[in-house]
Amino acid sequence: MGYKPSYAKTVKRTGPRDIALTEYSSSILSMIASGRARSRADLARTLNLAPSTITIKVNELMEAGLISESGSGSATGGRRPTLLELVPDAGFILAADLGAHHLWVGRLNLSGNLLVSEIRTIDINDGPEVVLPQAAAMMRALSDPAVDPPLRGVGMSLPGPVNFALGALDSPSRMRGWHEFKVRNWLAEEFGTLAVVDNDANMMALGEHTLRQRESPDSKVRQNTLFLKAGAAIGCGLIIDGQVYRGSTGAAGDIAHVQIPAAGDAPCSCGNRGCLETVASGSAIIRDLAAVGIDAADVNDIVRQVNNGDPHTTTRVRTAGRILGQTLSIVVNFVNPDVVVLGGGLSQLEPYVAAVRSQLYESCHPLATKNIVIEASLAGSQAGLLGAGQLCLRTVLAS
Amino acid sequence: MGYKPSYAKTVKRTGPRDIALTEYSSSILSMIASGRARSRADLARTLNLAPSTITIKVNELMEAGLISESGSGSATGGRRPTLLELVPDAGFILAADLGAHHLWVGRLNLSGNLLVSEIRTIDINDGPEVVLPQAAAMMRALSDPAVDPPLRGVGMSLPGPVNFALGALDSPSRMRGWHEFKVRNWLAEEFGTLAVVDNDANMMALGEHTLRQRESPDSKVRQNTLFLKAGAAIGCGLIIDGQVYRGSTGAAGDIAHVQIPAAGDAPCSCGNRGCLETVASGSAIIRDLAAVGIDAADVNDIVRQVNNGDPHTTTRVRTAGRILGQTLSIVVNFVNPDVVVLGGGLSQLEPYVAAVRSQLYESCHPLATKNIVIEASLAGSQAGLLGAGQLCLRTVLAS
DNA sequence: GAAACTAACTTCGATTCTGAACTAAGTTAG
DNA sequence: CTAACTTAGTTCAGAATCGAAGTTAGTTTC
Repeated sequence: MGYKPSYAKTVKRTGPRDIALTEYSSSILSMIASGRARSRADLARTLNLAPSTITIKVNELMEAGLISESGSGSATGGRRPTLLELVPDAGFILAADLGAHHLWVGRLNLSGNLLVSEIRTIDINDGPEVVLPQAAAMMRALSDPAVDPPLRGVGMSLPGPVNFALGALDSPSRMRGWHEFKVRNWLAEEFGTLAVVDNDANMMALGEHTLRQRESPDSKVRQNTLFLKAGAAIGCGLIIDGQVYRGSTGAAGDIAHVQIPAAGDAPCSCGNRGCLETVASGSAIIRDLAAVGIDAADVNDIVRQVNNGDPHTTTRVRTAGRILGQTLSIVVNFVNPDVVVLGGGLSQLEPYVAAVRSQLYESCHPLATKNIVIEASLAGSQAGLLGAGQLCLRTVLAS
Repeated sequence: MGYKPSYAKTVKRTGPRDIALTEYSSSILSMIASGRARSRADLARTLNLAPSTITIKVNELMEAGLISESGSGSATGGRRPTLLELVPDAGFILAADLGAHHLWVGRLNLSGNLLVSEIRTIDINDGPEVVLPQAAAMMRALSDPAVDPPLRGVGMSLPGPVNFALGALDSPSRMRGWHEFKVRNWLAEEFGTLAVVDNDANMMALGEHTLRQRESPDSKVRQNTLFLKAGAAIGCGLIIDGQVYRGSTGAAGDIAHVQIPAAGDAPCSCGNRGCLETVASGSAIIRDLAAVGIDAADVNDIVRQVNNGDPHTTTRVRTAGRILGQTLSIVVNFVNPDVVVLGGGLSQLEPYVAAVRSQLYESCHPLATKNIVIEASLAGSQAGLLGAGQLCLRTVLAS
C-alpha cells in the first residue's frame, strides 16, 4: 500500500463534469458562495494568492461549468471588477429548519439563494423515527430529480444542543427520543449525499451573517457576529472570523440557562431553577400574561398584542428585553463583537429590540460598544433555513 | 511605479546572516518557538505541507543557523522524530511586565525561555515619560551588546485596556498621563527594533498557554484557554485556536466591570458602581478587611494571612472566589474553553481556587464542564513576562 | 527474534504557483 | 479633454511545492 498523505491537496471531483480541481479551487468556490469575494481581485486578496494564480483557477472553474461571470461591479478609482457567481444550475441544496412545533424545508441553489420553501406543523416529541421521514418527504417534494440539477447536500437546523462532531443532539430537554440519534448520518443515508446538522442558533447566526456579508460592500471588517435568538426559547450563536464558533465541546453560545437574580427560583425546562430563560423568553412572557388573565398561545400572539398596543403585554416584553440585555452585556463585553443581531419571534417587536439595545449601551464598557451595530435580524424567520443551506454549501464546496 | 504585490510571500531577511527565506520559513520558526511543532513530521502536519517541503525548508533554516536538531523524541510505534529547536544564540528578546507598583523586566532567548529577570517598585502614575526610561534602562542592564547576540524585539505588558493596533493604552483608570501614549512606538524607537505591547491579562494568558502547550504532549487539542487574572484588580485574557483573541475593538475579555447584585452600588475605579471588581478583587478584600480592623497592605498580605490560617480573611477570600465564579460561569458557558486558568496573586490561595472551581461546576451547563480543566496558573508570577516575550517572539518570527 | 507494521525523513521528477511586466479600463484633477 | 493615477486582470518564464517511492529506525506480534 502506499503512503497516504494527510496533507493531500489535490482533489478529484467526480460527477457530471469529471474534472480535476486543485486545493484552491474549493476555497474559491467557498469564497464566492459565501460572498466573501466577488471578483478575481477580491479572491486574490482574500485567499492571499497571486492574481495570476486566480486567473488560472477561475478559468478552470469556468471551463468546468461551476462558476460564471455576471456583469461588472462598481469601480473604486480604477478598472471595474468582473463579478463572478456560482452557476446556479450546477447543483442544489436542501435545507430544513426543525422547531418544537414546525418543520420548514427549502431548496437553495449553489449561490445560497432560497428558491422554494414549505412549512408544516409537527410535534418534535413524536421522535426522529416519525419526524425525519416527514422532513425527507417534504424535501423530496421540492425537487424533481428528472428535471433538477444534482443534489449536492442536505442541511438541517435542530432546536437543541448539538454535538457537531457526532451529528446528533446531546441531551436536549423536552425532545423525547432525540438524544444521540444520529440525524446527520440518517440524512446522509436517506439522500445518499453529504449532510450537516447544527443547533438552530448557530444556523441562524450563519444565515444572518452571510446575508449581511452580501448586502454591504464594506463587510470585510464585520466578521464577528453575535446572534441572539429570542423566541419561545432563547439561544445564541457566535460567528468569529466568518466561521461558526463552537468551542471545545460544541456547547459554545449557551446563555439561556444562566442563573439571574430576577428569576428567583422559577423552574426551567433544563431542570434547573432561576435561569434567564424563565424570565426573558417568549414562554416566560406567555406564562406571566396567563397569570394576570391575558391569553397568548404562542409568540405570534405576543407580537399581535404588542402591535395592537396592549399596554400590559408591551410592558412585559420591554422588561424581558431589559433583563436579557443585562446578561447579554456580560457576553458582549467579553466577546466584543462588531454586530449583535436579534432574531427569533420577539425580535419583530421594536420595544423588545429597543430595550435590549439601550440596556447594552448602558451596561457595556464604552470600548465594547464604540462601533457596535445592534439590530433586528434582516433574514427574519428565514435565517435558520438560509444558515442550514449555507453551512451545507460551505461543507459541500470545501470537500 | 511598479506593481507592489500585497500577496507577496517571499521575505528577504537582512541581518547578521543575509539569507533569503520563503514564506513558510517564518511559519516554521513560529511553530517551533511556540511549541506547536517539535519535529519535521510535526511541522508537516501542523502547517499542512508536504514532508518533502519541510525537509527543504528545515535544511535552509539550519544552514542559516536559525534552528538546530536537539536529540530525538519518543517514538509512537515507528521511527522516533528528530526534535528541532531555535538556536538560542541567534538573538534575544527583552520583555517587561508593568504593573501599578512594579516593573519587572527580563531577557529571553529565541526559544522563549526566560534567562534573567529583575524587578523594582515604581509608581505608574509618574507617567510614561518617567516610567518608560526606567524600564528601558533596566532592560539594557540585562544585556551586554558586546557579548550578546542581536536584540530581535521588545515586548511589554501594560496594566490597562490596550488599543493593540495603536500600541497604546485606551482610557486607563488611575494611570495619569498614559492615555493614548504610544508605548509601542516609543519602545521601537528607543531600541531600534520591533516592539509589541498588550494588556496584562492577554499577555499572561499567552504565557500560560505556551507553557502548557510545551509541558503536555497531547496539547494539540487544548487550544482554547481562558485566563483569569485575580490580583489587586481583575482581568481576563482569551486564547482561541492558540492565538490571543482581541475582538473587534480590542476590548475583548473584559469581565471586571460587569454589574453584579452582590456589589450593591459600591463605587469602582472605572467610575461606575456595583462592578464585580468592587467585590471579588484583591483591593475589595483589603478594603473589607480594613473595615473590620484587619490590616492588609496588598495582595501578598492577604496571601500571608490565609496561609497563617486567619479565619476572617480566609472566609472573605472564599466569598470572593464564589462570586467571581458566578460571573465567570456565564463566560465559560458561552465560550466553552478547554482550560480555565486562574492567575494573579489570589490564585496562590487554594481556598480561592477551590471556591471558583466549585462555583463553576455548579453554575455551568454540564456540556461546558464535561472535559474542562480548572487550575491555578503554572507560570505563576512569571506569566506576564513569559507572555510578553512570547508575543514578541511570534511577531518577530512572523515578520 | 524474525516478520509485519508503523512512523520519520529524504530524493527527485512533475506540477503548481508566483512575480514582474504588461494590457485593459476605469477615476480624478486641472 | 488630457495627463496622471488607480484598480482589474493576463502572460509566461522561473521558482516553490508536491507526491510517489524509497530509506531509516523504531514498535508490536507471535
